Amino acid sequence: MIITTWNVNSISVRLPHLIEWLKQHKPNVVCLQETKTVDEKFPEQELAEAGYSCEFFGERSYNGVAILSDRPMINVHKGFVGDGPTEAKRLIEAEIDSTYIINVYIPNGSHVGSPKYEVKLSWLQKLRDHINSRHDLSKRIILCGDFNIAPDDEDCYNPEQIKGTIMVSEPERSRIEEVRNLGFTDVFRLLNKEAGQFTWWDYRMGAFRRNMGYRIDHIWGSQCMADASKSVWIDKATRKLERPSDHAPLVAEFN
DNA sequence: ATGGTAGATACTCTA
Repeated sequence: MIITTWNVNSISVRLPHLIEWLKQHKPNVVCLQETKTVDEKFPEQELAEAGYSCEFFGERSYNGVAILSDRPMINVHKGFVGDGPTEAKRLIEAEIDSTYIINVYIPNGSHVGSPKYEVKLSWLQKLRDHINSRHDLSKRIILCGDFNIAPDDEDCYNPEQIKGTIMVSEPERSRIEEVRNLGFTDVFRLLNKEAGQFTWWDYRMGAFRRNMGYRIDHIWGSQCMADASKSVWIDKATRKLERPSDHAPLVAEFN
């Protein structure tokens, strides 16, 4: 089973890249973030023609998550239990082939100490509570998406210079660590020990050209999924295309 | 310390 996570930064702008990518790589499951589209405008038909069924949970302009699958999806859930209709659309889950996929777009948090940063920290606690109360980590579980956190210093280009700033600050790292401690393994890190491997580069300052990136997109697996993990890679080629997303797809294959 | 770019929307916010 090949599982991909990709923050596309607008499904409508990136649809040609996505369709081409699906044809080239034939993943079984694709988790998308920042679709930035209401459900009525989600390109369900185009993706069905490419061989994928879709579950999506979007809103106008911001956020939005979706799961594409070439196999049937059951037990689909959207958002946290008890969320109101105006809550940001950042969480979607589905069971595919006896594997439960949790796709998240964790809040960016803007700047450390800002109101949005506090929202990020409380969202991370809600995520931990949600997984703890609703999921059994002895089963086949994947938690993936845009976490907006680089877990360790080797996951960013210049750790000393950006120490304490957004995506690397200690409070957000310790909260995502609490999620990991429920029983997840960072599948990328399990299979790839090299520092300086990134999934996101800012559009500004020629960041990609200078490889000023962060590893903030992740595929985490419960123990049995970690045991079944076979390979994992980042498709930097998509970041070199014309009008790219600022994130590259992260791909993992499981037995 | 600031600003740079991209996307959606509507003249600004988010990342």
